[in-house]
Amino acid sequence: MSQSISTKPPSGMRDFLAADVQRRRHVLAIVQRVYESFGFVPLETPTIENLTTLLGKYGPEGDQLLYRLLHRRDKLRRALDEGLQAGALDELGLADEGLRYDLTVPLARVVANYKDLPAFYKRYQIQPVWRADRPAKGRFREFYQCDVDITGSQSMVADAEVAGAIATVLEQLGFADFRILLNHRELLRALVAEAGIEAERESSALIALDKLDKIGVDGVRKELGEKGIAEAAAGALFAGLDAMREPGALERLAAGQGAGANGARELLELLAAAAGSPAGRHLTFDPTLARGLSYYTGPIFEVQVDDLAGSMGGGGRYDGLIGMFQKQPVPAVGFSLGLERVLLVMEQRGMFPDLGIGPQLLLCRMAGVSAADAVGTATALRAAGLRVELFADEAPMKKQLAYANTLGAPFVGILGPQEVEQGVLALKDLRSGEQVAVPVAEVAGRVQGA
RNA sequence: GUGGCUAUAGCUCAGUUGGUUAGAGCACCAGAUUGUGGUUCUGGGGGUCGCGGGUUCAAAUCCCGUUAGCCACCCCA
Repeated sequence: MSQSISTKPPSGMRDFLAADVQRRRHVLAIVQRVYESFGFVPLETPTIENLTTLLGKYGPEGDQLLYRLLHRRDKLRRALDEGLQAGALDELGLADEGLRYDLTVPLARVVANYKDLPAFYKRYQIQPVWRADRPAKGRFREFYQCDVDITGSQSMVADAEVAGAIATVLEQLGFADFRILLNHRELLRALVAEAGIEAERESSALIALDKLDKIGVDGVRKELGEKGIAEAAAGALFAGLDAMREPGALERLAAGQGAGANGARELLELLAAAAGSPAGRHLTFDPTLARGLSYYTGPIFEVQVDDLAGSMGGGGRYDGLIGMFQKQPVPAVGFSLGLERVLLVMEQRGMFPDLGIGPQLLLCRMAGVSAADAVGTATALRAAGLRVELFADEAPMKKQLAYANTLGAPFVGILGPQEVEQGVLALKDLRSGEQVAVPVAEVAGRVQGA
């Protein structure tokens, strides 16, 4: 009976055992330290948000992937009864809450809700988010995002700062080879419009364009055709793209009066500001970069490394999002790092330093030693700064030592009647096998010095 | 959402053209004289071969279905 219950976590979600947790904490500690060094302050928001907060912010694809929470008890029964009578059940009748899909929309809600926040609110947020997606390598249904955002500023310095924070984190983690791809929503819009593509086909054209480096010109051409975009328009799109790739293209565009002039000027400002930060050497203008989330309005970013199919992070400017929660629009820009993507690449590349886990010393108790003496010795060793595990059961010495091996503890301290009497501990180095009697007060120094 | 692959012990897998009580390594437990591990030796527990149906004298093995997982796309962090 009980055997038929699956003991695996739900699809796309994971348990983290000690070694996993240590690696995650190692990365998170660096992320947090760097974010705080940039002056960002922490924020945590609820796991659950109202569906009215979440819906309509991410585009149709995003709405699809939202986890919804079904009404409970009476509310559900009433909704079903009424729905069946009316002949239709609409979505908000069944659910009015959902799991957080990202950290940006909750931030926008918070900014609109607390009017006394600083004019330039720089917050960081490290929390899990949920997407009802099909899991794959590096893609989970529950995953952590590490966001930094600045609200209230239209300056490209803000954009450069969030990119700088991300670049600093990655460099401090040991990455040297990442690229921060950069583009601008207005440039994309101008590109598509000038190619003569209808406004309603804009997003599908951009999605096709985004795949250029993967499926090539012919592949994109084919996909554009399938989306109902005329061959002439596709040709014009590629021509515009080629022009954008030429050296000095951004400068020429910025100098002109065309549709993309403002976007080009902003990118140049951003690049100029970032020249003073670690982001400078990683930022790469990529006119094909599109990004799916619909709330972006200005510069957009994506972090790439060669050995990861997806991105390690992404972000951009979203000057319209907070205005969806209040009358007054507030400009904002942010960047998000995907913790598990970072971990995946670090694991593949063996980038983790030796992260000490578990006890440094296993205290073994022999027959004839009181529990109080054993606990007291462990307490003294801990007070001296050691990580100490006390073998709880009464067991033969060989069993206790074998257990120390499975723990990976470098030392055991053996406490027998003799040792108690003399106020010492038989300290054994498990790697060398050497064993010496050491006064309890000196054990910590010995172990830490080893 | 599309395509492909896999499913046998806690883990990694073997199982020959269908043929008797389904195996190995690792892990776990117990012993090899009573304060001492890692190596070695011996023994032990643990599987209705993902689930359901079919073919057959006989199915882990062949067929169909189903579920789960993995990989590549799509999309994303």
